[in-house]
Amino acid sequence: MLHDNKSDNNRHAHCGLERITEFRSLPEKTRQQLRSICAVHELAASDTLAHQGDEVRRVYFVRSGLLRMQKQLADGRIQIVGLLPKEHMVGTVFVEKHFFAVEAAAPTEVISFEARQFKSAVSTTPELEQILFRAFQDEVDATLNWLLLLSHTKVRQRLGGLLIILLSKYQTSPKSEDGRQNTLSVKIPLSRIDLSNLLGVRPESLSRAFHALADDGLIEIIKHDHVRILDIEGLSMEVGGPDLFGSEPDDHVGSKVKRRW
Amino acid sequence: MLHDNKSDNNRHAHCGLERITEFRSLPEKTRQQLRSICAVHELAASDTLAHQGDEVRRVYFVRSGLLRMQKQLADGRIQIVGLLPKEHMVGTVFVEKHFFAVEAAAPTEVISFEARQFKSAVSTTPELEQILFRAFQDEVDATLNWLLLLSHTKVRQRLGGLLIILLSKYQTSPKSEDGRQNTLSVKIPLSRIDLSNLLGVRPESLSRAFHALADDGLIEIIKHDHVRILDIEGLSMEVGGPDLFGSEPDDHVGSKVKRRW
DNA sequence: CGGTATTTTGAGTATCGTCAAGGCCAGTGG
DNA sequence: CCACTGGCCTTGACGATACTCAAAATACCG
Repeated sequence: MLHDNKSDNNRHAHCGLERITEFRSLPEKTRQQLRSICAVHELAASDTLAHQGDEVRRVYFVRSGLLRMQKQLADGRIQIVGLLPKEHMVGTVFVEKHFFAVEAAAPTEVISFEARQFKSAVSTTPELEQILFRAFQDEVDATLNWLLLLSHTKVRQRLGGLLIILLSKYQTSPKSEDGRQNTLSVKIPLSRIDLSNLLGVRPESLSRAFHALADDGLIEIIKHDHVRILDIEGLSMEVGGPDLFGSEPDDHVGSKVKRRW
Repeated sequence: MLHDNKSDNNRHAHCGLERITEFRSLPEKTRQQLRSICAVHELAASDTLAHQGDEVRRVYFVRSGLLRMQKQLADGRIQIVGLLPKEHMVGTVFVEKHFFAVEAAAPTEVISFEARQFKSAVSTTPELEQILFRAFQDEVDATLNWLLLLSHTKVRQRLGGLLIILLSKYQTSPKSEDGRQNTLSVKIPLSRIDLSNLLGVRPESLSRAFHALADDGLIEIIKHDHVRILDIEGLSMEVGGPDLFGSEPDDHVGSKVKRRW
């Protein structure tokens, strides 16, 4: 359930709008307007922001943490169709119902606007419109990348692809601290269960895939949620080439667009 | 390769703008403007509209036929990530490069606008902006549905899901002509190879899945590209419930939105 | 009526899901 | 500080499913 603890209190209050990068470039007038209609929510891990089938009442932006967008399938399986990290938008203004449930994968802060109010703000502010367009574009890109991930039939490939995606987001020790080795390591912000729901495979298969990659010397398992990438080349080969995910990060016209993953 | 046979001749000419439903509601002034910058292209099956990696120069709208959006993976496999039937938009204005190749899955007519010109038309016409937003929304929805399709690991499920999607688009004899039986039949507009690239499985597995479904009495194979659905209920169960794909077709606020699939 | 491409079938192998059991880790309470 | 407990991750064995390679059947085209 959504913990609305602070929401109504925090309307009209400082809601940290500027912590979403996109909003910083908006004219002060618009920011003022948005501030007056925004609310803040704090979610603990596995809190639900929206149930599937719910009406879309509010538009959310992630200020920190991680949300997962998922669907409960009739056979009991849960499929995660997207992860929403910092700075990303949740809930599309043009759809009436939430197609997917949105839950927190970790403690997460979000700010929100009432859908109708936000929409009217959008239609009167070209800059906001731009933000919305970019959010859509990101949504499409991210989803297509998930799709490519799931298109692989072998677990090793799916996992490899995920690791490569995560590398661009959850990379610890980017080059090295003591300048010794340029090995990369990734902190995995998801439980094995989440991971299996994400990749559409059983946790057991995941475990085996992890260790298979480790046995082949492609990765080293430091902890179950922390792996070192030993052979990024080989890992890329595994998924089918380095070109797989989104080529260059600066694909967009509007330079500073955030890729979702 | 793109057959540009008629394109340059047909600029400034009647380009059948109104055959795209969305455009009909535009004010005459805008339609005039669009007509003045549009071009027509006719593609034969397997012609390429855009290569992956190409710069986005034009924005396309499908007037008839069927396009497939696909990616060549480094392991040689081709993954289809979306099908674009009549009335749909190709190529996003906010991305510089084509992430995916776009090819004709059948003889197809498209109209196009130079990207920059179209973009400026958009920014000066709220109605066009709406169309673009809806196109984005459709894109997201369609992609998420593909994703759910591919999330299934068993071929029967993927195929079942696809048939259900196709049913809503390529349904022949909707209720019956001689009023005898209310069995549904689907014409599959793709070759087995396309189908296998779409579902991410081998053609052999597809063939077996078709016949497995037939043996179980769920479908009847009239021809390799034409099947009769005998048990839509059972088929839905196969994929995991009737709620899988997009619930109601009229999910959107803007009533007459086209779902891609 | 050939000839080619597509689709189907078959047999063997690899991989994944399933079920069950064992190990690891963190938090609790003595 | 240490044993206990419960959740999560891993491992093992087995059956189900899909891929691979090869060949046959069918459809398509001239």
